[in-house]
Amino acid sequence: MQTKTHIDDQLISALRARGQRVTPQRLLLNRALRELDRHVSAEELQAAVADRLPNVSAPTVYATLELFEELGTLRRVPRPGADLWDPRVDDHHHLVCRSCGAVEDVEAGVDASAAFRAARRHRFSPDRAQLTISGLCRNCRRS
Amino acid sequence: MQTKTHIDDQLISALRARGQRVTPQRLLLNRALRELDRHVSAEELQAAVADRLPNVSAPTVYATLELFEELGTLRRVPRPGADLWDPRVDDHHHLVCRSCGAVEDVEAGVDASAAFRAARRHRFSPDRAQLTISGLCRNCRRS
DNA sequence: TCCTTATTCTAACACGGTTGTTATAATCTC
DNA sequence: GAGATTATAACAACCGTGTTAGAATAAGGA
Repeated sequence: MQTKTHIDDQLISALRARGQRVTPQRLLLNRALRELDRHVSAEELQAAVADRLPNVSAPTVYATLELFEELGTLRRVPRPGADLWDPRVDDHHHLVCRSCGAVEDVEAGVDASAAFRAARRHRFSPDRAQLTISGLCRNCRRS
Repeated sequence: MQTKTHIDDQLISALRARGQRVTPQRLLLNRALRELDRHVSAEELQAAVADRLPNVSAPTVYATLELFEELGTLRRVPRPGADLWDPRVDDHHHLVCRSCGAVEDVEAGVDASAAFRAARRHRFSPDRAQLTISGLCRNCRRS
């Protein structure tokens, strides 16, 4: 388990390296994401930090999430309705329920190397491959 | 190449089989999707049918797209901003540009069977797997 | 041709996210 | 440290996508 300090330090170095500023909002949002450790919407994240730092604005949350995505510490999971954000950036994939929209992680080796080669043949620069399995989650398949 | 009539007939049988009505809007939207034969937004589709049948409303377009998805003749491609709809339902995957949002098809064999088995272990009923490769398209990588 | 009711249209609305603009505060320079 | 510089934050107003409610229309069956 990483310490809170270590989580801060990682972000601080990444920001310094890009000449960007270290702000309480960025540190706090980063900590909250690691603590929650699950898929969250921008709104949920804003609510999660509201008790520690009131009045963190929606534009700040959105901008910071995109910043973290650029830093490579966060993944956007596009979804009809609202996007989710996934603090796990290691190799894993997603089950998306077509009825309720729930997103669940799934571990499975998927060889995407052929797809990466095909992408490059299209003169596209791939940075990651994400398998999305749609279907019905355990709750929705019953109803 | 399928004839226009054949395209209509397929939809008509699918609708009849479900006890649903055959309407000019449904036939026209279906034809327009096959003619365009590329990823389109709901708005683009509405514009494409506007000359042949004016006043086709947004709710009708959205409802019909979801109907076709249920019929299995169309795929939704979730994307930040607006979803796209893909008239190809055979096995293929997508390149999504993280800068401009463009979506491109890519042919590549991807073995998702391990992921399907993993999904079932989660008591999830998978119906399809979709690989999304994010990165920069040929236009955006230059700038 | 009439009846039933699914489907459509119109209008207003909700949500997710973004864009100015001004105010604040993190960092730099001395 | 103190002051200057400039990125970043907050607020408010806005935009686009998609949805809902309800009345009007028309498809399919008797």
